[in-house]
Amino acid sequence: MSMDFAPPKYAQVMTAIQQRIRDGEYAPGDMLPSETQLVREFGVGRTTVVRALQTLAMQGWIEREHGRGSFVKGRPESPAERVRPGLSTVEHAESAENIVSVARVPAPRHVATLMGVDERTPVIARHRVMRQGDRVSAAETLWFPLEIALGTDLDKPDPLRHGVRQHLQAVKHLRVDHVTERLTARKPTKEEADLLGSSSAVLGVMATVHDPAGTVLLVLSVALPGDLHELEDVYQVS
Amino acid sequence: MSMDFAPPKYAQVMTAIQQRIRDGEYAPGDMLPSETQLVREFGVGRTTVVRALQTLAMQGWIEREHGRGSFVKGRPESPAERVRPGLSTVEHAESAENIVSVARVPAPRHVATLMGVDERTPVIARHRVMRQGDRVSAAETLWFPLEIALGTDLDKPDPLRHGVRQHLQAVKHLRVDHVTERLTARKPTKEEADLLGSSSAVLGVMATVHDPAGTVLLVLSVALPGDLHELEDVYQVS
DNA sequence: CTTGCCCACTCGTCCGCACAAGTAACCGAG
DNA sequence: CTCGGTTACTTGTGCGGACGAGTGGGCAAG
Repeated sequence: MSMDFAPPKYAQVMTAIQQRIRDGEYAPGDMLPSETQLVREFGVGRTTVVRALQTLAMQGWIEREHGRGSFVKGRPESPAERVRPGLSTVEHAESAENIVSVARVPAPRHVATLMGVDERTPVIARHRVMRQGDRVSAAETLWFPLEIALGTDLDKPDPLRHGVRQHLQAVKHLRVDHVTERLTARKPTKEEADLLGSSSAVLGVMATVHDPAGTVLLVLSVALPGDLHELEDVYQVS
Repeated sequence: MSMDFAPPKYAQVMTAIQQRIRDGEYAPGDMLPSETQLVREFGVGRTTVVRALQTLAMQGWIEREHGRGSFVKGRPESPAERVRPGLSTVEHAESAENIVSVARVPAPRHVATLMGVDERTPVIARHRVMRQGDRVSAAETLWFPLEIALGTDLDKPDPLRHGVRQHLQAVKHLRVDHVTERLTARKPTKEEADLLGSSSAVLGVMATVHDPAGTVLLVLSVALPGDLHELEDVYQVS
């Protein structure tokens, strides 16, 4: 008995209609069959049809007008995928070659500001590099407040096999909720230049990583050599 | 007869719960009252409560777990606003001080590639600068295929009072639909350095602007001095 | 012709009910 | 003690029915 699960009926109705829109059977501007007709065609209750149509409307596939009908809008609306340097930094699994150093240091001014603590408060600084073949393709520093790092392996120079985010989740049940990222172009610092080799312009990313309550879990800084990295973004214009 | 409209009940339930989340009565992580309890409290049917809760879940206010309950997620959070250098470039109205030069030139290789035409095909190149007080804060070049510029003022050195996007829309009914943007850090070119004054690192933005059918309306390149610009982005983690 | 009403059709909302399925705590058999 | 079943909760899905309200066309009175 394989017991495969059929998706719920309202979802079946949704995907059927989406398919017809994609196929052009229902073209943009067309009126969809009325709820009553769809009830007959799919053999389900009106509750089910209405739920499917209202969900499609919320997702932007169709528009519903009281008293007139439902109309194809035809723009499924792509949610604008984008590369997230801050996110991939906390997702990436570590290996021994990644770790440059891990130390307890006084917080630099900009890090302290982002954490909302006093300058020179002790924090854990975790320096890492990413490699592409022979070249170092990124120099990263992650700063953790002491109370976050407490009880974790974040202050130890051993590689985290499943990435920082997983580690925080598994060890202290801390959930990463959102990331604030600021990006600029600058020259590499002396330390970064030593690691990166090339001394041209770098993309500088500063990010703060928050839990659902807004608490700062960590602050991170990434230097991406400009000759190796392009960040691509596609977006709809209103 | 003032005929005031009462909002639908499911919306009333929604706003009541949203208010309690904002007030902290329901704190992030808390379990909401069960559907049955809410039915009793608000004096409505379960259908109504479920619709309110499912809508709140879709909007990200709460999370619902089958068999366990509904839990406050506590993020009204807007859908990640971000600066779009490519978009603001085609939106911005021009004035006489913005225009550096407008000329018909053979397409550089990278521009030709993005347009999908042969290298050295003639195109219109429109060079502009943006100013912040005394400093030049951005050097922009917009390349237009000849057939796009034909019949417009894009190939004339006069300022466009309503921006490139409006002009294309008004004169040739061309609609900007989406933008593909690629961003990197680099050193300014000689021409850009002359315009920008400072010769440090710049954020280089290359963007292609498309109409709904995917046709390239223009290609643009922007150089933003790293010491003047930060691009900020906030995003939810799944 | 114009006006106003009626009617058929649309979607919007709401109810009560039913059953499925996931969760967690309790409790007794072993 | 551990294991497995029972039970009381939770949410997920689905139905049929009901009434309200907006829309647009037909139609008869004026």
